[in-house]
Amino acid sequence: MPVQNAEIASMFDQTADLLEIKGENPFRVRAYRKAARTVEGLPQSVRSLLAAHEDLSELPGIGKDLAGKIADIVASGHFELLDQLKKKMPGELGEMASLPGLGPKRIKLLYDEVKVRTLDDLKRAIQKGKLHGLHGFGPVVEKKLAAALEKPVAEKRFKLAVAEAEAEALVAFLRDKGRVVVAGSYRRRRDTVGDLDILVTSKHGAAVGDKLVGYDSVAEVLAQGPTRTTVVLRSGIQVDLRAVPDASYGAALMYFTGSKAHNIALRNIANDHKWKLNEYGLFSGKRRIAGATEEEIYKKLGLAYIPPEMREDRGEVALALKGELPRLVTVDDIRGDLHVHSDWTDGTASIAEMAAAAQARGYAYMALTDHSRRQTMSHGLDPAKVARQIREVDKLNAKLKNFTVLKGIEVDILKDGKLDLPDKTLEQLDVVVASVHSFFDLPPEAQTERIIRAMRNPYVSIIGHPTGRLIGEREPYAVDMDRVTSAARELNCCLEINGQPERLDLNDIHAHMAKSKGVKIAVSTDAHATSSFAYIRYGIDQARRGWLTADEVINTRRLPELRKLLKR
DNA sequence: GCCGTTTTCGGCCCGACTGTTTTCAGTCG
Repeated sequence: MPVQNAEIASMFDQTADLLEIKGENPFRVRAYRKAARTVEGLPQSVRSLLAAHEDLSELPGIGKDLAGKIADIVASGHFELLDQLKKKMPGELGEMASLPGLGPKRIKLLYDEVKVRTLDDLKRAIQKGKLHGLHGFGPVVEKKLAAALEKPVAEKRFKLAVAEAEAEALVAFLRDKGRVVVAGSYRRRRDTVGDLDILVTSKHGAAVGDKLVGYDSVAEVLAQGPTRTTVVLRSGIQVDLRAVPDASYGAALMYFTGSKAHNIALRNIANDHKWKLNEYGLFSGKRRIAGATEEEIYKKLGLAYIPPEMREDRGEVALALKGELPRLVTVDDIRGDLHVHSDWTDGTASIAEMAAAAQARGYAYMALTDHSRRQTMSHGLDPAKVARQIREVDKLNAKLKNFTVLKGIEVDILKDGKLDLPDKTLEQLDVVVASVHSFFDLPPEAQTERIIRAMRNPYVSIIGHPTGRLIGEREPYAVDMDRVTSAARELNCCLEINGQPERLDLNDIHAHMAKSKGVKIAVSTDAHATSSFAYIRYGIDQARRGWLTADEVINTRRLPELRKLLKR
């Protein structure tokens, strides 16, 4: 597969790490990190931008030099500067930076004075006592490093839904100490969360910290000061708690919500006005001119209020300056679910029960999309069973008031891109979701062609969980989403955002990519039980992170309009 | 390395906590 945006971003991140350790100009280091975030969040592949002769130096944080370097990377597949740096500074220096207490300065010292190049080198150096007397390496640092090296360096991120369970329990526990809110990537609704950033309004920060330290699930206390406390819970999730006075609530919430890049962009705007923005407020000299709410800070900076899901410094600040932010889709906009299973295959509830649960949510419709025959494990439907199910749905619809069960299927996309049911079965259905459930490891070209071929079938309405990833368990299959989204636009086929907590597929970046090309999206839950309709929330989270409006999500439409959109 | 109706050079976000220090550098978010 040609070089992907994520690979270029990773090359720039690695370059930043090595330049930093080398002791390079910190602003040059930051420039690489900023460029990495820009490239990573682009709604199109760099390759297609170059093919269209777009000027990459127009992108934020990318100037003439980096634009040239990106073009080189796309042409050659590798990054000259990074290759040189790795040659000059071989080993696992980037990995070492993930150890607690080790930053660029100490890594450089270890490298220069003790010739430590790998994690193993470091382990041996500690055992032989070679760190004694090294500037900045006291007994505590040495002990912490030794302990960290014993543990596997698993970089832990938690699925949003898992973090949510921890967060809600903690909020309930701390509630009597003041206004409690969980900020950070959790509030931005990222698909995974690295740690929980909890904000409490209180004049007695130390007391709040004490209470947190006494929480049942605390495994380790990493830091504790008068306004800030950091602990690790038994689940491995880190919790950073910060106590601030009421007047600073908005500024602290903004600061703690991030992202870091978004905050820096805001602080730059504050600087332009000769103001200062920090977690205590927006200041003109010593005078606080805003800070109690996020809204007043954005307003003072001349910006429209930016929803947390958009705060990634992916162009939202410029839009807010112009007052042109999209109005993001909400859960309340949703009128139905377009991916639902029943006990005819691997669901746990009857069609009638699923319909009743959907109607209880206030929906007007749901598409019944059980599996097709290739899914033998889940008793997938063959053409005869589909015909029987259609009759059953007709009978049910005759009884239902103000609710419609759309006839549908989740049909398997076979290895060659053909579908698992004949066209004359598919043509009788209202909604055909086509999904990959096998041959996850085809080469990129074949996998991409396979999915595009499925979209060429005129009865296919939606591609289900388009990249097949299972968060923390299975990588997405090698598929060129730039081509898939372009083909979806051309063929007028919809793509799904699957709200299952371990899927969230499309992810935010792909959803944004689809949006920018004019592809319509279905936000669905893939519900296998009546309770799973609630997963719509997670799907909407990712839709909002992809900047989608209600208009761009087909299941916000009333049924007649939806039917028109589904026709191809 | 980026960026600019203040600048094409000289800036570049800001504060808390820790450990190792004799007043602060490094790390972290």
